[in-house]
Formats: sequence, C-alpha cells, structure tokens
Amino acid sequence: MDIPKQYDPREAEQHHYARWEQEGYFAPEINCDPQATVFSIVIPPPNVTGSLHMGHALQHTMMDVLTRYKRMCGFRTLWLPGMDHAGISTQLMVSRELKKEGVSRHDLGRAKFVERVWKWKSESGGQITKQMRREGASVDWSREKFTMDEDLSRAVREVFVSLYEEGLIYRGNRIVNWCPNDQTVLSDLEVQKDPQPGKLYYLRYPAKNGKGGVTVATTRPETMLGDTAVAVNPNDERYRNLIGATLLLPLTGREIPVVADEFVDPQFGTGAVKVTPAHDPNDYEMGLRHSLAQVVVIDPQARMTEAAGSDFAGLDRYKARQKVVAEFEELGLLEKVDDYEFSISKCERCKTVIEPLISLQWFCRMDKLRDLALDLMVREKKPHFVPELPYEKVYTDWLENLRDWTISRQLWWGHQIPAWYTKDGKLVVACSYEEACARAGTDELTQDQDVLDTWFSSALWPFSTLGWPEETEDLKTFYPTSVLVTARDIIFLWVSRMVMMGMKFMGQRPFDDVFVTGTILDKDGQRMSKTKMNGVDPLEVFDNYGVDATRIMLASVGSTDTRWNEKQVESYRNFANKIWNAARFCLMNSEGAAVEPESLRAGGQELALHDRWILSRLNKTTGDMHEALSGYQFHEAVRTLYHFFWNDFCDWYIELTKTEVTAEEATTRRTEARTRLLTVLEQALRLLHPFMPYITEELWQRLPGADAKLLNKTYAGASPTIMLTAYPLSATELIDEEAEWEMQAVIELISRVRNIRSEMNIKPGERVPILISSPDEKLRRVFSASVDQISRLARASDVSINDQLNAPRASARAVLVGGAEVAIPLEGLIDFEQERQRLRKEQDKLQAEASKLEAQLGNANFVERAPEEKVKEVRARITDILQRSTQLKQTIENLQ
RNA sequence: AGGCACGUAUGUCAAUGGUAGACGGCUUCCCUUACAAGGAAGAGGUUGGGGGUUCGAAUCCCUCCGUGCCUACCA
Repeated sequence: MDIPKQYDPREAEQHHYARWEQEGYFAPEINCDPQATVFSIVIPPPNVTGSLHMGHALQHTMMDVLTRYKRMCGFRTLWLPGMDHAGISTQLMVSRELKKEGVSRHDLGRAKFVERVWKWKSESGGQITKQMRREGASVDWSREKFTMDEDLSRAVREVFVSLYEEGLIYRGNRIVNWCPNDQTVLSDLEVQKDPQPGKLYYLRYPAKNGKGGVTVATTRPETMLGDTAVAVNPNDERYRNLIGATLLLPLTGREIPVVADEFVDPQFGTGAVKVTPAHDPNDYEMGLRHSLAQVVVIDPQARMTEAAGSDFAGLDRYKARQKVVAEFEELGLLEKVDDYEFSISKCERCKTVIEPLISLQWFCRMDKLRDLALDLMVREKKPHFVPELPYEKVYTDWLENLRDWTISRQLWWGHQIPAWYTKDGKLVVACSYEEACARAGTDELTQDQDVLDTWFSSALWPFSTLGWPEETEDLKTFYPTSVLVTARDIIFLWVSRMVMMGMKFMGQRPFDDVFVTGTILDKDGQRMSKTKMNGVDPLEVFDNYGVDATRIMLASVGSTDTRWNEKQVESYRNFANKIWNAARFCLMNSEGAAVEPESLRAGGQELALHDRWILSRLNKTTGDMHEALSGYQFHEAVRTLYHFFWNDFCDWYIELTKTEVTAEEATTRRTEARTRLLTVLEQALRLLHPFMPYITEELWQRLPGADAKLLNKTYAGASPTIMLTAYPLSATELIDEEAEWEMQAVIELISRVRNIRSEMNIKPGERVPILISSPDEKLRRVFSASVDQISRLARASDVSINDQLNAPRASARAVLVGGAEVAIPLEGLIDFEQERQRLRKEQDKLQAEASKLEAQLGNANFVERAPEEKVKEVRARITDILQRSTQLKQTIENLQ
C-alpha cells in the first residue's frame, strides 16, 4: 500500500477545501430536510485591511468546530463571513499609498478618493478571506458580506433615519475626543489610556484687587490661555472667602471668577482648579453649570488659535506649553513643578495624544437603547455569556453607565451621513437624496460631509447581513443567530451594540449565546501586538505543523488566556501523525473488509472482550463529545478525543486485535475483525472531523466502504465527504461497564508484567513464562479468554492460570485487583534483596493510601454525614487495598 | 483609586466540595513490519503563605504576598 509513513499536511490541505467550497457543502441549502433545526453564526467581521492573526485563528477554529459539528448533527447550518470597512485604517492606508505617489487625498477630491479605496479593496483588500480558506473555515462564501455593500449601506441609512426621527440621534456641539493626526472625532471606546510620567505645574493667578490670589495645579499649562474660571470646593475652608472674587489671568489680562463646585477635590493639588471649558471634559461640564465662556485656544491641528493671544497663535500645543511655563517663571508666578505620573488619552490607532475639543458632531442617545439590552438580560437572561463569570456582570455594569455615542467621523471612507442641508441651513434627514429633496422642496441640498463610525454598521451585522430591511427568507430563517464567538475586548465596542440594535430593529436578541475566547499571549505572557512585534503568524504555524494540528491546539485553549507554546502544536502534529499511522495500519490490513456501521450494532456476547471494551469506550467518548461541545467545553472535547484515539484505540485496541487482523489466512474471523477495526476508526475520524477537517477527510476518502451510504440522511445526494456524514450518536446499549472492568483487569495484568520486566532488566525481546492466579473463577475466565493478547503484549513464552500461585521462590511477583497475583520465575536472574525492596516500595504506597482511607472511615462524622455512596466507595477501595497489601506482605515474607 | 481574575509537577495548562491529571521536558530500555513525529517502564506535588467553614477544601470564606486585566478619575 502506497501510504507514506509520515503525514504530510500540505498534501491534504491542497485539494479538499476547493472541493467542499465548489460543491456548496458550506451553504445551508445543502441540507434538504425541510424540518431541520437551524444553527447560525455570523463572523465577527475582520477589517478589510487586516490579515490573519492568532486571535482570528483561535476564534475561527471555535466557530468552525461548532459549525461543522452542528452540520454533521443534521442542522441547517450557516456560518456567514464578511468584513468591515475599517474607516480610519483603510483611509490611512490608501492615503499613505497616495503620498508615495506625491498626491494627497485633497488633491484627488472625495469622489475620486473613494473610488481609489474601492480599487485598493478589489486589488489587495481582504487578504484574510484567502487565509480563512487555508484555515478550513466552513463559511458560506456565497453569502459573504462587506459593510460598505449597497444592501448593508441601505440598512445603515434606514437605521440612522429611524433613530433620528425618534430623537435617538441628534447633532450638537459637545466636547469630544479629537485626534489631531487623523483629523477626526473618536468615540470614548476608541481612546486608549496610557499611564505616562509627566509634570504637575503650580501656577499662580493673582487677584484683581492685588490682594493675594490662587495657585492652581495643572498638567497642561498651555490650556490656561483658555481658562474662564477657577473652581474651589464650597466646603473648603481655605478658599471660602475667595468664592466670587475676580482673578487676573496672567498672559491674557482676562478677568475670571472664582466659582464654587462640588466636583473639586480639596485633597488634590492646591484644592483650586483652573477651568478650561473648551478643552477639558470635566471643565466643559463645570462650564455649563456656571455659565462660563468657552474660549477655544487650540485648533483641530493642535495648534494655538488667535484667541490664545498673538504671542501664541500658530504654536504647536507642546511648544506653547514650554512658552507658557517660561513666561510664568519670568513673571515669578510659577510656584513649583512636581514630577507626576498620570494616564493620558491616545488615539487607539495612531497613538497621537487626543485633544478634547468642542465640536459639532452627531451623537446617538444610549439611554433607551441601553434599557432594551438590560431588559433582555433581566427578562430572558440573554445573551448567555460563556463563561458567565465575569462577562455577564462586566456587560451589564458597562451598559448601566453608558454615555452617548459619538457616531460621526470626519472621514471620506464610510457611510456618509444621510443628512442634507438647504442653502439656508435647514437640516433634512432621509434615506436618499431624492427623498430629502422631496421633503425639503428643493434639490439644492448639500449632504453632510461626515461618515458614520464603522461600528455603527457593525452593530447591525447580525441582521443587515441577512437582508434587513427586506424581510428575506434568510432573515426569517437565521435570525436570531445561535452563538457569537469573540474576544473579550470587543464586548462593549461590538457585542453590546449588536444587542441594542438587534432589540431595537428586530425586536429580538441577535444571538442566544456569546462565547468569549481567551487570549493567546506570547511566551512571556505579553499580549501579542504589531507594535511589539511579538506576534506569532498563524500562517507560519500552519506551514510548520499543519492546519489541523494548529486548530486542535487552539481549540484546546478554551476560554482562558494561554501563553503561546510551540511545543504544544508540535505534540498535536505528532497526534496527527499518530492518526495517520493508525489509519495506515488499518488500511494495510483492510483487504476483504469495509466500513460497516451495522457490524458494531450486532455486538453482544459473541464479541471478544476487547471488542466489547472498545465499543464501550467509543460510545462513552461519543457521549462525552456531545456533552462537551454543547457546553462550549472545547478543551474537554479535545482531551476526550486525544485520550480515546491515542490511549484506547492505538495503545490498546489495535494491539489487542492485531493478531486477528494481521492473520495470514483470509478467514471470516479476520474479515470481521478488520471490519470492526475500520468501522471504529471511521467513527473516530468523524468525532475528530470538526477539529481536524483535512486529515480526517483525507483518510476517510481512502477507507473502503466510506461512501454515500454513510452520509447524514439530510445530505442525501451529496458526493461522499466526511463533513456531511452524521456525527456519531452515543449508542448507550453498547456501553458495557462489565467489559470495561474486565479489560481494566487485563490491562493491569499486562502493565504489571511490563513493570517487572523493566525493573528486573529483562530484555524487551525476551519471552518469559507468566504465572497468574486468582481465587475468583470469573477473573480466571477473563484472563483465559485473553491469553493470546496477554501473551503477545506481555511477551510471554507461556501463560498459566490457576486458583493458586504455584511459583518458584525465585520469582518476581505483583499483586493485582480482586486478589489475583502474577509471578515471573527468574531462576538465576533474580536478586532477592532487590526484589524485596521493589515490593516494599509498592507496599509502602499501599500502606500510605490505606491509612489515609482508614482515617477517613475512623472519623465517625464522615460515616454519619457523608453521602452513603461515598462511604461505600471508600469501603470498597480500602477492601481492595488491604487485600493487596496483605498479599504483598505475605509475598515479601516468603522471600525471606 | 475601585472592580475582577489568576497563582497547581521543571514548562504550558486541566480537575460539578469527594482517589490532584494531561501534554511537553527529564531518567532507563527498545529502530518489536502502523507510527522514533514511535513503543515500554519510571521519577517528579505540603495545589503561593497563613487562618477559617466543612465529615471532607486546589475548589467556599477571610487575610497577606505575587501577577495580570478592566472601569473611572487624576485638575
């Protein structure tokens, strides 16, 4: 048989995906059962500028595992892919390209620029969709969406107009987060706070009447040029008599009042605060409370304005800071400068320090929308977060403290706000220009220049991608979606907004569950980031270890943070190789046999112990898989599979059945053994498929009998593929506790013999006689029935089974379950002292455990209060241990 | 500042209040015709420290130490 000894992932990764995609296996239409239950996921849309990183790979793995699992279970399954238009980053990227050509976007003009972005998108955007194909993601590409598509844009306009008409969107002058580099406003969530060492400057403002004055502390001295008051706490004794006084603002000659405001913390700084309503969010609020003037001294480029005085106008904000400080020093008004660490707001994308500015922007009122989301949680406990702790609380706490959302952006790339202005400044909001004209009674309208925050369109994703506002079949079928899989850092930015918009426009939750994945950190426990250059490229990992190995490794991470450890992927690569070789063995010995699910059902007493045992293990494993996956316990699922395949199937079952399977003579018995082996393997491959789609498909295709009859009946008519077979169901009637107990006894026997052989330095190839005894007749029968296997796996020359152990004194011995014993005669080879020591060590272990259990049983409270079942369990264990211990003691004495 | 996590074998991580496990690494032996990316056997733990609740604690509570994350404010 021409199967290589080593698994080459590349081979398998090359052709299967294209076939799956072309045949339409990812589309829900492949399911021809009209009654099928629906399972749907929308992808958290990656940026059109983005390329695959570890976080995507992790989330995509989880989503694909769920999708493939549900599909195999017969659900009508949709995993809908797509991207968002990433307003700022895309605009920056294209602007940078233009700059290389010596052109600015303003040279080009808005329309040409937007055209250019589309061109960029079609040529080099969306790298990630190719990479997702490599990942094996079973998304329905025929439904791929982009937030700037015409239908999704229409949804955005509809939502905007509707919210505006209801008064939930308004336009107004507010203090906002302004990025002087990107020249746009940002929402609170797009601002990142970084702790940073800085200075605290103490500036003295003299009183107008020449008597005294006030010292204020500030980290931003340049803003003093825009001060319109100084505030003190009304309860602060030190300043009580100053309230209402007038100060002379240095460098400007402006007269400003001292006002009283509870906001001021008397403990901080001097207890007196300079108030700059135009350039600080808190001062802005205070300014409103005290009707203070707003003097704008910093412009959108972060340069000082004319209002800052002719000495300062045009200066950069940091230059102005130096100049202000220098001049205060010269005037003797700089009291002191302290080192001071504080956190500073930066633009999340370009890291430029944010300038709070008063600006005319569009806002979305959050109070009513927020209540929709909170009500949903109270009434239906949806969405259900997994893990529930701490995310449910994080989510609701955040909603409760929500502030209005700045939704306009000063960009060209994005959804232009559907608002128009007449010549005399009248505002018309409508879904289209035509409608706006009709409403305004004129066609001389100018559209608002701003676009909407990218997250505004992302918030509509679960229904806009399904066709809303049209009442499409897809919308009816797939909304609400089943689960959202995402990283925790966008619970606020995205998840909460989807819930609010979903409730508002669909009247229903957008998804039942939210599975929050952990984070893959670098090997030192740091977050992977572009700036730190510590990211691990998933594509490289795919190249080195294979997609399947990477996927199952990522699935094993679950929802806790994990440090990246290449060795782990390596061990899953080895696992893939193990699967490959196990299948290789089965195929090399498959002549005359084929996969036959019925062969496992025929079960019963005529089957050998190891067959009953593997069927029991297989069906328990299957049940465990359903349980793990239904609770999003990916880690548990992976462990279950790994253990079953490697330990149960490879280490024991294949070895136990090897003699039958590799028999020279083509007997019925051989064929049946081969059939069972192939069939168990086939089911194991199905169990593995959602995690390791490529290797399982590759091997499945080669199995004799792996054909259309194995397809899930909902996929009748499809050409054979493992991805459309039925995920195995646990046949509980094949779970056989007796077989498991008996097999365990055989395994223990073999292991004890191997242990003796190893410790007594018996050569691996050398065959030795084995004497077994058991007072229990049933156990003797079990051993007798497995004598071939015992002989083979323990490398015995001869096996004898009796009710009593008739071994020569010069034997190595071990005590087994149920009073059974095993001995290997080692005349001339055995060192009696060494053997006694070996047995004493064993005895010590038993003794330690026995005394622990005895103490437990000796405690009257335990016997009284613990559940009866537990007490019985402990009694059973101690009986076994004491029996072994007694026998061992006897054995040791006999050696004296 | 407040809130929330986490601390388990040398490493990375598991373990509904009921026998602390897996993988990697390590030691010894073996290229035994599925697999050396393998097989067999083994060593390795006062579950961060201290206290408490409980018949019983890695798990629940308190406290200390250490490490992360989030939210708000920081004039």
